[in-house]
Amino acid sequence: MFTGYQDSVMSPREKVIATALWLFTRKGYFNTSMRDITRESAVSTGSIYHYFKDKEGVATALFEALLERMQTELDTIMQLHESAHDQCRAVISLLFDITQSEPDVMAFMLYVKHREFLPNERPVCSSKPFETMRAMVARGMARGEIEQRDVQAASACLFGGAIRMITSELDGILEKPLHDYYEEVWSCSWRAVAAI
Amino acid sequence: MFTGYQDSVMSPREKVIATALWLFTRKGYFNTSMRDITRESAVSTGSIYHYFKDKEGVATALFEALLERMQTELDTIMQLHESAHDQCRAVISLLFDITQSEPDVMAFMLYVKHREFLPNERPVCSSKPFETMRAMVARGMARGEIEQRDVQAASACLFGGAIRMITSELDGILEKPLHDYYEEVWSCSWRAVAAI
DNA sequence: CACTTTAGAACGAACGCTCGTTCTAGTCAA
DNA sequence: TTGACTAGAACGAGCGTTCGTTCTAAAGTG
Repeated sequence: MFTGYQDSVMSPREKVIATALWLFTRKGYFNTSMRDITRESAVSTGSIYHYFKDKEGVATALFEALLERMQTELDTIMQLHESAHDQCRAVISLLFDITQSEPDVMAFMLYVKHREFLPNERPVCSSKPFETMRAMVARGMARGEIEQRDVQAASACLFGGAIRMITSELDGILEKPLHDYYEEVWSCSWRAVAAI
Repeated sequence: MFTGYQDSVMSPREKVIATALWLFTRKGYFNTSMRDITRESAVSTGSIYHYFKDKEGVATALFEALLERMQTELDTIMQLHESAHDQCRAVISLLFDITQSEPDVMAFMLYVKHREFLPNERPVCSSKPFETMRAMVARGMARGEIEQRDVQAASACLFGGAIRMITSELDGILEKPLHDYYEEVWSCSWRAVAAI
């Protein structure tokens, strides 16, 4: 039973979105009914349809909120670190952090098959945050930190290992806490693309 | 409209499974109705329920068929190649091949969120084929080809880049054919984990 | 051979239920 | 009083599944 997000300071709209995140990641979009959302959020059917066009509208709002939040964090990282090396390292650290402290957020971003219920959204990996990550890699190449290569391929190799570890963690098949693998994964990933 | 698998030599059971693969990857499990499967496979509702317990039973049979097929191919690779290096290289080549020639197969294996409609199946990455891939990595460490590391982390880094490229291809965001990235991805991936 | 019996494959209309959504009535703040 | 918000009963479409029936072909029998 979901209780964590029924904070009285939250607006009905926020309550619905937080509940949707909880339910969608736990049971999946199609196994979650509007009645489930009504019950767990303590917001009535009528109110939900006052704030959102339909069920898909709830999912879209949730998706956009998470993308925007992620983009904000990436922007901060870009300001804080100068080298592409440090930027990319910080990104993986961020992703690991979120996976541990808010697994639902990570699961919804990486793991949920959005196209099945959001036919109008572009796939996650062509969203702004993923583009930003590729831009970091491209900048690393321009600065001579990363070997000249196809940006798409280099990005896949640099972040692919970490993302794989994250989905393993979300599947619950890791023995140790995710952060215990951080240095190991980072050193592998960087070695994969580093110049010379 | 789906016509490719209505081969008259196929048994009704095979027709249903082939149609399910086609529809599930194209529209998703929950957006595919039993009527859709009936129509596209030209097998009647009654017959489908004669061969399969229920809709989930169709999905389970499909999933098991694909896992078994993948395992057979991995076994062949293990016999053909001696070094872990050659084995892993061949695995990535195989995955790229399947992605290009039978994208549905790859999409269903890697991309579809099985747990949403197969609550009794373990996640893909703890299935036998994925275990076999980790065993290859472990063997590479024992032989001194791959640096001593946590096997889980090394496997993620070695195959993560390729898998990321495959999902990019399935999302249709690659400019060139997937195979054009093969050597680049492999050299990055191997560098990530190779001994010294 | 011819006829009957039988097992189970194939069929698809019909059922019951759950879902997303709508609608009307009511509440509350300004 | 008005307009934004809340409430939850009611609706109709569409779903997975069932079930009574028909079809097919092999086995049994004389």
